[in-house]
Amino acid sequence: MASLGANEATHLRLQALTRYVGARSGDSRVTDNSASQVVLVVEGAVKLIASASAGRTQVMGFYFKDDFIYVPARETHAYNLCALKDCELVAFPATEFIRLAQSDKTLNNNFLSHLLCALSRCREKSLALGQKTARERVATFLVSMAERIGAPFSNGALLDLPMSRRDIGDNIGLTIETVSRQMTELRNAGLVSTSGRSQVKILDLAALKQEAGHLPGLS
Amino acid sequence: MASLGANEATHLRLQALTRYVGARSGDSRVTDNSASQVVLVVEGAVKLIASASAGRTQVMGFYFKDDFIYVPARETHAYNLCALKDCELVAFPATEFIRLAQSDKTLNNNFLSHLLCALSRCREKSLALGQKTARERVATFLVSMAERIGAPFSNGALLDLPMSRRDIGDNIGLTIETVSRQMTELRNAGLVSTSGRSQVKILDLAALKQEAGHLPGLS
DNA sequence: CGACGTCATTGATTTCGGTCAAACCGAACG
DNA sequence: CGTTCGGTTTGACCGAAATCAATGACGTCG
Repeated sequence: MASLGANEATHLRLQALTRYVGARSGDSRVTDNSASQVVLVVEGAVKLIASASAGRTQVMGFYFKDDFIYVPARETHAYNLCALKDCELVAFPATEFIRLAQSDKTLNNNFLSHLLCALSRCREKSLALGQKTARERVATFLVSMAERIGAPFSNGALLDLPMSRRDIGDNIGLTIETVSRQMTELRNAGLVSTSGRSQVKILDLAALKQEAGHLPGLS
Repeated sequence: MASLGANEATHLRLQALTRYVGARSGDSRVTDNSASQVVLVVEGAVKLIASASAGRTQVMGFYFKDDFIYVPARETHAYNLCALKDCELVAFPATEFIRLAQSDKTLNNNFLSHLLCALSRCREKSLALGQKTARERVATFLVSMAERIGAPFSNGALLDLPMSRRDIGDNIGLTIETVSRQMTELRNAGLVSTSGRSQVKILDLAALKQEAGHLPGLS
């Protein structure tokens, strides 16, 4: 829990709240959803899914080592965490976590900057889902993953994606077939190469960002 | 600024940071976007828009009296506030606002709960944009507006929408034509009635929620 | 009051991505 | 090493929403 940056006293009180959760790959319903939770990924990778009625699911996001996740209690839609690989997670009831953060500036700041980051990412996703074409969405997804879990490589990145095509599709609002087709097109365009189900090599990150509809310049 | 709930000392320091912004209806670029801003709507209504390349814009959200808005600095996409009617706004540089919030619990809590609310709404929007049909999106939009600015009415609500059909379309990822058609269908189905461009009467909120794809029960 | 301009509605047609279906691949197993 | 099974890719076709094109309504300003 070093990543929480909490001081000694806070650390002890956090431990008292902690629900350690070990999850095996594919586990769903990792956390209680009758109350909002704050979850920290110690090791592994998870997806946060939201369910509309009719069994349709949207993958709200993917989370990796050291990521915070705010998992709200069920309201108009139900949220659940689901492990993409074997995981080590730490969960706190949100209300108590927040109360505790009030007395620890570092913890509070960590939580705040996480929330700002989560909000930014969620807005980027909204923009993608509302305005972007399939091609742009897949490119956007790959750029985002490259920035988060990619290993630098030449003028691109190496990716080992822990999620299935279905997860990707549910994340960017496309079907697995469309994701697959767009990946093929990106491969044909020489922007990426793939090997096996999960290995993706981004050959030209700048061009991929262009394809993703990012504003030119900066970053 | 009573809504900030800040104590006396904080209040004074906030005033020192404050950039009062009066905006006329239709004004764009209300805030500086070279640095992140925290904006409070004192009076009026604004939209937060994000621009992808190629001039496409997504309305990230609508904000009304007493709403907080976190407006990030330009990165992969550019964000801007735009007034829907004559407004009175108060803007703070985000970094200084956050620093100040560290020493005032009430302010910090207000900001925190605002962020959690914004994140929830943004996730709901992602779900809508990623999974829902045009019909469901329009219904979802109306339900959301009813909850935020609707006047209770029978078993429904009365709405006076300050935004255009284009704004609505850009918000829920549809064209104005599709929004219009769906409104017509909802009217034909007896769920709403309209008069003029902006008056909407929701006749059966429960049925509209059903139409919106909300989970049954609760709320 | 009337004419103009903007915004909204309605209709015809196109298109992108979804659906359905078949072939293909790769990892785990005997 | 071959089989099997889930996940992926590819192809043919379909449909919901976008686009294109008029028409219609509202508000506002002379």
